[in-house]
Amino acid sequence: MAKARAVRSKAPVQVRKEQQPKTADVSAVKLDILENLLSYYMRVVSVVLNRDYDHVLSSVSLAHGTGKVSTLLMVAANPGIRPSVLAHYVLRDRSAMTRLLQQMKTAGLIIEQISDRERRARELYLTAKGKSIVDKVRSLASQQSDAFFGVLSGSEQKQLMELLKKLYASHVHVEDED
Amino acid sequence: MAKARAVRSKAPVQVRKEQQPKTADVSAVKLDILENLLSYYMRVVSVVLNRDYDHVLSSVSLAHGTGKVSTLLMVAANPGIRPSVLAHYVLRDRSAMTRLLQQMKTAGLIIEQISDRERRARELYLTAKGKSIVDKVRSLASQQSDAFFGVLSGSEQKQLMELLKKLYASHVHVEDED
DNA sequence: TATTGTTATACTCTATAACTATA
DNA sequence: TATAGTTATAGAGTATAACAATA
Repeated sequence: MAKARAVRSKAPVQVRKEQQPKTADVSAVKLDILENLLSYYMRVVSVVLNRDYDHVLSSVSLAHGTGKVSTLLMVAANPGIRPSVLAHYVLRDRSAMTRLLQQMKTAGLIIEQISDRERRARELYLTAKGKSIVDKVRSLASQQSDAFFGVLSGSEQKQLMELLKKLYASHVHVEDED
Repeated sequence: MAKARAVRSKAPVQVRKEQQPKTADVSAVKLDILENLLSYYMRVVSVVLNRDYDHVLSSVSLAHGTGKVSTLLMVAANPGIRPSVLAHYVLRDRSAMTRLLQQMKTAGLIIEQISDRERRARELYLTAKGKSIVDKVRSLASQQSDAFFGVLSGSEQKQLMELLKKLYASHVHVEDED
């Protein structure tokens, strides 16, 4: 990182400055139907959220995507959890999960051992090093989320949480019927 | 695509089946602090939204990310718009924008011509082929969004839109002061 | 034969830097 | 010298398919 960016609780991260053209007007652009498309706002806000998240988490080398932090926290909360169960929650397939776990093993955060009862399976545990950063990761992740959504009032945040949980329940962790 | 997936308006897309482990229980997993973290739900819902979006849009070969559809629609609505202005809205840097535009030029959807007044700049326009798919793209994008967020009531969707627009205004298109 | 996990490939996105052409 | 756009590279994510070990 070339420039150290001071913590700015008011405006966590924006579009990078360099992206703004200097010789063209950016303000008078029509968004076509995107203007009123929920999916558009959802995606764009999410992109910015993820970038901010990566910046904040880079200090514990768990940046780049949601998977690493979720993995660390879920292994912490569920010692012995298996890669395929993790994959289900982290929304990856097993092969992507393998690569992610490989990185975390290389980083010395996680160890695995072969399950006694299911010798195909692996049980995942945090190493001492892994355990030592859990608290910091929890705190960074919470702070980042609070700061990012801090532009909303408390009741608005609660509303948003309810709406997102509803979407989550119907699109992510549906118990499929067939 | 191996299996043709029938259009299911009730449940657009879920975690792929194969991801669900067969010999391990997925239900009793603790999410640690993720359970109450807005950023977690935001990101996860967004991932599922994007996958569904890609599936739906693959029929017009504009799948893989939000950029192509946004680009098509914004060039349609703003003929002569420049790459750097587009990049600002699509949240990419100029080099990523170049590659995206290259694909769309190769696909015959967009042409560019050098600006008269600013010979460094390019002006973007839709080709006839580009214009011919705009309506379909609008309709697919709208339908996908409506279906995905259709699990929410009308007033909930309105709430969500307001909340997302507020986040968008403060994190994405802030006019920076310094 | 089915499942768990691994490896490999191809494509996309991100971030960065170096480059050109214009201003 | 600064800006618009291009090209190239390295790292990570996604999606597949083929594979080994175990059930």
